[in-house]
Amino acid sequence: MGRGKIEIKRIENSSNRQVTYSKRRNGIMKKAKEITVLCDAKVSLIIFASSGKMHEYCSPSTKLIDILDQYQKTSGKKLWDAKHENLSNEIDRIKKENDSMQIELRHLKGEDITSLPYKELMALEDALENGLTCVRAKQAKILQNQQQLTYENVREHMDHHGYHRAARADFNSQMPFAFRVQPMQPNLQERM
Amino acid sequence: MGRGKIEIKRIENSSNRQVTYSKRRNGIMKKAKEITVLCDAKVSLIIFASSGKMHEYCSPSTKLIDILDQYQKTSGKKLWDAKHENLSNEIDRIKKENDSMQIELRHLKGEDITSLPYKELMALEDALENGLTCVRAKQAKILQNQQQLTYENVREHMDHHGYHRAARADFNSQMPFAFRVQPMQPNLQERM
DNA sequence: ATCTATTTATAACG
DNA sequence: TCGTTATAAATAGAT
Repeated sequence: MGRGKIEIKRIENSSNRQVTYSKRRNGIMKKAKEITVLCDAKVSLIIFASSGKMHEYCSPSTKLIDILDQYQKTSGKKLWDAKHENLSNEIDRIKKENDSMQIELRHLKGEDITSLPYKELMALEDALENGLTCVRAKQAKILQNQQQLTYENVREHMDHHGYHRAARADFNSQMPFAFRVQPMQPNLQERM
Repeated sequence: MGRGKIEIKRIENSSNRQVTYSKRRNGIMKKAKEITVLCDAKVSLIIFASSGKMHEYCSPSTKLIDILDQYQKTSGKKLWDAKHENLSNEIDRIKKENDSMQIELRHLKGEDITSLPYKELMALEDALENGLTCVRAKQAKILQNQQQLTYENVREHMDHHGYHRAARADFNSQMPFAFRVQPMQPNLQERM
């Protein structure tokens, strides 16, 4: 119904497709309204363009939810029950994932290992040793960096009689006391 | 579009109304299919005749439930009740729990620790050391128990010329080779 | 967006 | 419900 007949297949030209979409969308909406009025039917029409934009028609003095309710009753197809089931299944799936992680965590912490076979204890030991190695390497790196920073601060103080209180305080607040680098002269701060 | 023009208002003649309903219903269904194909739109169309009879169209390779899901997301209107929302919330909650466990696991394995503050590295180290201690204690206990069992087996053999093959095989299959307790006389088994 | 030639849908009728 | 057909309505392509 136009200047030329068209085949019913995807319109490849995106701009034509867009134009046709909006024309036909209006057309189908109008038809939906008309059948509602002429034949007092109840209609729900939901259209999504490929862009994701939505248009909707629902016959007046009716709620979509009512139509869907009636849909479930009439067709016997479950809508929210199915949805409900899907959600429940997902919860089950995630909970299982959760449990196995929980167990793995416990094992790594040395809990609940009474019934583990020797082989798995060995694997655990390897994992723990590996983790420990990584963590200690990282600790060493931080200490080394901060030592260097502190020496630079001290040297700077010696040279210019300046002192970077703030940077030093930040560092020490993260450090266990035993590792704190003390000023070379104990009462330096008071004397400034 | 017919022999005569009609007003868009309820058709009072019930038989005419019925005929028009069925013709227009077919028409609108056809239109729905066409816009689906031509413009790759997603369409859900549900029609109830005043008689209660239902007809439905849903674009192929799509489920009504998916369209309704998208409807909810796009329009912000809620179609299902608090029950589902609760389930969704639970999923979110569990997923978060999941994520934090995942992170903890990674950390214990020495992964993703680059940005951790020193304090947390210390805590990690403690946890790993503790785990290691537990695991090694358990390993030692197993070894010790099995050593004892094997000695008992050997002694039993010495005493009664009996040999508990099954128990010993079970134990060795779990053990790394280096830890296996060899029979005191190398060719004991062959000689039995 | 608007126009219009043409196709398509359908009202009325059998 | 089905087929026919005159006519209204929708719309493809162009502007």
